[in-house]
Amino acid sequence: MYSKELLKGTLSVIVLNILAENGRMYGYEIFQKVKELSDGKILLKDGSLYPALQKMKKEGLLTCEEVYIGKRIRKYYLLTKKGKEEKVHYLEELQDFIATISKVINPQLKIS
Amino acid sequence: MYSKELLKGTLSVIVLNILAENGRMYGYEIFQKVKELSDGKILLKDGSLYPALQKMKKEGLLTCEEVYIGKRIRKYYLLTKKGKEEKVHYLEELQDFIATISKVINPQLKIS
DNA sequence: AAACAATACATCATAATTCTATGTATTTAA
DNA sequence: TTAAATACATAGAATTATGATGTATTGTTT
Repeated sequence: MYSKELLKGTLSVIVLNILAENGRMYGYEIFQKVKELSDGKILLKDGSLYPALQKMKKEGLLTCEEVYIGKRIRKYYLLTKKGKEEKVHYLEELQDFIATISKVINPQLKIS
Repeated sequence: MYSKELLKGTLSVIVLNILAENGRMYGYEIFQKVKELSDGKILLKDGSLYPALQKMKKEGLLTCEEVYIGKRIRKYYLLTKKGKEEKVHYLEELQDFIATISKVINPQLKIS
């Protein structure tokens, strides 16, 4: 697993992009999708994911639909308009950051 | 500037790689080099950099040579053997992380 | 039937890291 | 002579994810 700190600042971007790709999803489903796409390398903790979803809902990035599956509740989250807009910003920022840090760390790649 | 959290976990890798490239450097010089290589996008704060250097010294990743320039002190840092080894690990971890998060966030790139 | 794993949510104290603010002091440029 | 740049440092605040813990249902294995 990765140094725990590397993931910091990326949870929101991950959730926004996963939801943008897959439409409405519930927490556990997001956990599984991220696990699958990362080949088991990024395992979101429930102690991180559920509070993050709540926070993003409060910020108006997500809305929530509660559905009962038998006796068990599921909270489906989906992007709001604001969430879709912010997703673009977050993604650009992350990609820019990755490009920049690559330049800082691999200056030998100056040539290409 | 980037969301402050994105940089988390990357400070050590940055310092290790900058020192590996440039040999011995002092704090302010590292700040300038990172600023230059990142086109002003990554501005290490002295409140982050100096404590980080001290911590890495404590961990045995760096050694320090104090030099007086006139009346002003300069603390040159350089990689230890352990620092050189850890640099490789840190770098691999970061590159793996970047590759993984790119996969999670850009699943449309499945094809290539 | 019982036991265990997986599903599905949640909260809270803790840890880890960086930032802001603040401080000191020298050197260089305007 | 005044401001900016150089060069270090510390301490409290902020942010965020983790670990521990809790509840409860559903599916699988023995």
